[in-house]
Amino acid sequence: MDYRRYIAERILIDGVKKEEIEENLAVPPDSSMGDYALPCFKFAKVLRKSPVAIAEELKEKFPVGGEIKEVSAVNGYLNFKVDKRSLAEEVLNQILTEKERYGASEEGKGKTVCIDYSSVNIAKPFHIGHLSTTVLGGALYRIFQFLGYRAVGINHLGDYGTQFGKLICAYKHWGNKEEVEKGGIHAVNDLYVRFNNEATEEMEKEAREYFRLIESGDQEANALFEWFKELTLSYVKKIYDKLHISFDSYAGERFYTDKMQPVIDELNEKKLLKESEGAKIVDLEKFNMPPCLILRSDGASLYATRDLAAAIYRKNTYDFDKCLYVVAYQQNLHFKQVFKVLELMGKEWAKDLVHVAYGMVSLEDGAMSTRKGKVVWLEEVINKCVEKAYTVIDEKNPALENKAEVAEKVGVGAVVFGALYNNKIKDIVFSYDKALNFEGETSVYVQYTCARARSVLDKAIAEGYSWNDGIIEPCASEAELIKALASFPATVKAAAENYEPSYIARFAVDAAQKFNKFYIDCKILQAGDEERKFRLRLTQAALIALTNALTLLGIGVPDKM
RNA sequence: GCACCGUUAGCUAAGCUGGAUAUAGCGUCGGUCUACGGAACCGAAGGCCAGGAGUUCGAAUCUCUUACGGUGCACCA
Repeated sequence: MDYRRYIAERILIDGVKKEEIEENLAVPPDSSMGDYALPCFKFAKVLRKSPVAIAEELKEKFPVGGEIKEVSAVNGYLNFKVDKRSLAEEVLNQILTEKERYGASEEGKGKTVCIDYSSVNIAKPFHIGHLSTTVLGGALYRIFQFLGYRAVGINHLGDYGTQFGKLICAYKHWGNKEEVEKGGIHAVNDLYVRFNNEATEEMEKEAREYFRLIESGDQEANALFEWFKELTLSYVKKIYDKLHISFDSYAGERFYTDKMQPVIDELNEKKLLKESEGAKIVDLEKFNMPPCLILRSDGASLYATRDLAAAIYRKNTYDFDKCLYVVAYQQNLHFKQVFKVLELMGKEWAKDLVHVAYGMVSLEDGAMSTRKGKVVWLEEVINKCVEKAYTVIDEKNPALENKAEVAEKVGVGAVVFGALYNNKIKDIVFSYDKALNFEGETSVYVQYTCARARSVLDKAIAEGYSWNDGIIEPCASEAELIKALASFPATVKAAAENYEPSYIARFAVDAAQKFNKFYIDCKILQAGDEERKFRLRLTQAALIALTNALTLLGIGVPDKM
């Protein structure tokens, strides 16, 4: 039921369109005032009457009955109360019919969205700073799929650059096979860190040579590189599995090695390439931006060159309707430049490229620094959260059967949720205190709420109850819960439009709070027949909506915890 | 210096296209209490929405400006 339209269609104001009335319908701050409100101040000028009088008049004319049960005029506002009973019936039917598809839609049918996220660097372990892009991208991937889009997840590997020459050089000097095999990616990273701290000028020179060797296809250099890549990918895939993250493509920077020349040629043809200080650039001064560097003075390509090639490749390969780059805001300028260059190249689809920028993660004592060893590994955070979850379960529910499995869902959920609960643009200061807090506005709270709901439903089944129908006039806490649940489809849509999974996280907490209120206020199993059936339906609907929300975020929902 | 972003309760944050008394969680204080799961619920204290100006009937929300903080600004990615 579209109440706004319903109301707008039944209000007549001279010289004001229905659409305008519909747009102006707001939600009162307190639901005891009403479910919808029309502020009448705007119409005062046209009608040459006071808002109070207008509201009063409109109230008299409004046909009460049907979907709107009550209309009142208060201080220039026209307040509407909807028929809660029919709203309840409608919402419950919808949720219980659509189940795990509740909130989904077909609006993206036939459309493709590419999502570039996580984009790990070869030879570097995951630290807490990589969490946002991974988990944001993963959530957006699911959200777009849920809305009917074809989603293409791309892990744009950081596998190109002189750093790999350095790495190979460090390995040749200080490393050996056994150590790396034993220590895995951390051992590789240690070599890289050591290089940065101890390398002599001679070694720096050597490193550049090794990089050149990789590029020219030297067998030994490439074998080493591939080995490091393998190590990295098998390491990150374990973490991706835990976080419920997957990709359709691992085409990283190296993949574009042979795809950059055509771009450079095209830039030349279109007379966009200029020589400046020995380098080749695209001048963006007209657009109030520094130039976009395409080729270094030694002829080597740059980050931007590869991103241009990648964008074109993606358009050709996937024919996307939208291509998202889930990358921290440090790279705002870089993407602005790349998008502008594509636009100048005449790619009309440049408008479909979106930099989904998010804030940085720092530690309580300042920025992270791999070199100083001031870094928090993601794996460690996940492990600690899972351990903590296990301890709490042991304490609160020692008889639980699959403790480890549940602890995994709870612990990982807390990590994911922590990264998705706030607006993505905000910087985050990581602290274990916060990460390990399982109370209040957390995924654990939502999961707990789900377990509670499920427990009631299980008991109802055990008692032999069924609840295919049953409707009563909802009380306040029931009505609040229903309204919250009803907002889920719009929430999913808004989350996609704004690239903000946090909307869904906020929905989950809000709906869980309303469920808990309902749960405390209303007896479910001990209620009368009709009430019980209604409340069981409501409980099941809440469980469905909450489960769908957490699932979209990549968070598991244990049956018991 | 220029550009972009941020600034809301002690702390961490919501607040979508301007609307009625600014909303939560954590923390603090005080309750519920023996249950359909207390990882819960209720209440209290706590705010010149960074400062100023403007637009408007109406501004946390839009515009300008100042301050503070963050990020970026030529051959790293």
